Amino acid sequence: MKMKRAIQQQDKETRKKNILQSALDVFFNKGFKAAKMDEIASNANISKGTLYLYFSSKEQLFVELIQQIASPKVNQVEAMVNNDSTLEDKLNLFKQHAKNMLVDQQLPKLMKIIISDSGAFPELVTTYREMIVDRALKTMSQIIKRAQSNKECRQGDPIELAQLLVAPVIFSAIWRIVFEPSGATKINIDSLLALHINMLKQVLIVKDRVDEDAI
Amino acid sequence: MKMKRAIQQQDKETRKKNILQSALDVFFNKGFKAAKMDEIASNANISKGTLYLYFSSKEQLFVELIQQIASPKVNQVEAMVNNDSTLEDKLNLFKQHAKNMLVDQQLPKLMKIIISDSGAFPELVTTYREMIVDRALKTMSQIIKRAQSNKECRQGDPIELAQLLVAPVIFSAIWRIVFEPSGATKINIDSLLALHINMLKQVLIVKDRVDEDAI
DNA sequence: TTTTAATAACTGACTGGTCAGTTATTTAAT
DNA sequence: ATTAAATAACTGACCAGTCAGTTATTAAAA
Repeated sequence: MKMKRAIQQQDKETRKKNILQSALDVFFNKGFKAAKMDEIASNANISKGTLYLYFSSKEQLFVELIQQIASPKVNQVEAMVNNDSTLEDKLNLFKQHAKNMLVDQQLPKLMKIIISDSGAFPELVTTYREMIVDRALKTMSQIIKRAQSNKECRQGDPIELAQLLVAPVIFSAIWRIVFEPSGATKINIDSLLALHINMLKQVLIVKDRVDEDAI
Repeated sequence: MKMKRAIQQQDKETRKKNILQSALDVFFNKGFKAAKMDEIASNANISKGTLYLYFSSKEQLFVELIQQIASPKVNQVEAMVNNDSTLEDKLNLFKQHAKNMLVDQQLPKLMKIIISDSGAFPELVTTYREMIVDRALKTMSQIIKRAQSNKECRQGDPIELAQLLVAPVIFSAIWRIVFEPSGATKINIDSLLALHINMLKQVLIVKDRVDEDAI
């Protein structure tokens, strides 16, 4: 298949996007070592030579891929803390964000790549953790901390509570990405997240007990 | 280094165990494709040729490794349901088992290998899931189901409740295996599991309310 | 407008290194 | 002396990265 040439800067950026999308698929399916540059190129409808006009090496393509996908997610995660609704509202918002993330799959795929190649690219794991994981957990633990100082939330280490909040999302991501493709029964994301968040609300949220005190 | 010959059947089995242990390390660190048979052999203090006296191919070694490690864990998991203590006792037992698993690391390492090479070995994912994951989840959901019919546990889909019970264990496994080696703050397994199980007890376990009814 | 020179995008055959798997040889045990 | 365990040298398939050559596009000359 012949590809039209990318003359304009804009076309070049589109091409780069195509390559990165193709690379995401291939790295996701095969892992870094088993991924072939030929396959990445042909999935993007270009030759291997052209691929090397856009990325200087397999490793550079890999690293850039991680960063390109990760960076837009970062702020999105942190935006959650910057509004002053109740803890309950924030948990609902979290549920919504988590669902979108699981449906869209980009971040779960990235997570799988990171897990797979963590041995070969420890610096990349650090980057990913600092960019995404630590920030998300920190955000959630801040929300909890604030709610605790408002007496809106029960006591307990905010970091651990944040980890417990996030855990079922990670579980779902792995389930969908690893097990569902080879025949596992599908999880119902909505239902699982709803149950999780409801149970969490029940334990975390301190209710005003004015009525009962009045008995 | 020269290795003493394995003449006796018993020595051969010991050698096989050594190879499998070495293979676990290498496959865990590198993934299937990047793992070198030379490295697996030399870590087991034998030559590559000798390795091929025990395993006919890299893939066979890989598959056998998964099964060898997985099978002893299976019964161990299921044993939990076969005693008729209270739900609270069972949750405490679960906590203990989960902790041991996370400290010992074998199953988490296996999990990482499965995740990494799920694309290349879908049948293996199925095997692993049927042998370990489905059985563990089924066991836990049965426990919950029974407790529900005893009115010991609140209502809710037992499978989803089992997934929520297990999720923080998976989270911890990934954290320890992927993030801690590249500088993440260490999680306190005991403390996190204790918090998790306590919160779960609080939501799940239906308490006798005889005292309050008497008001 | 047509022709032609210059440029930049693109290609795929090739190279050099790597590694799974094989085999000829050595070594130890009986 | 015979058997079998172990080795290390070997082979060939594979693939990241290169580069000489091709083609589309633009620019300039006629």
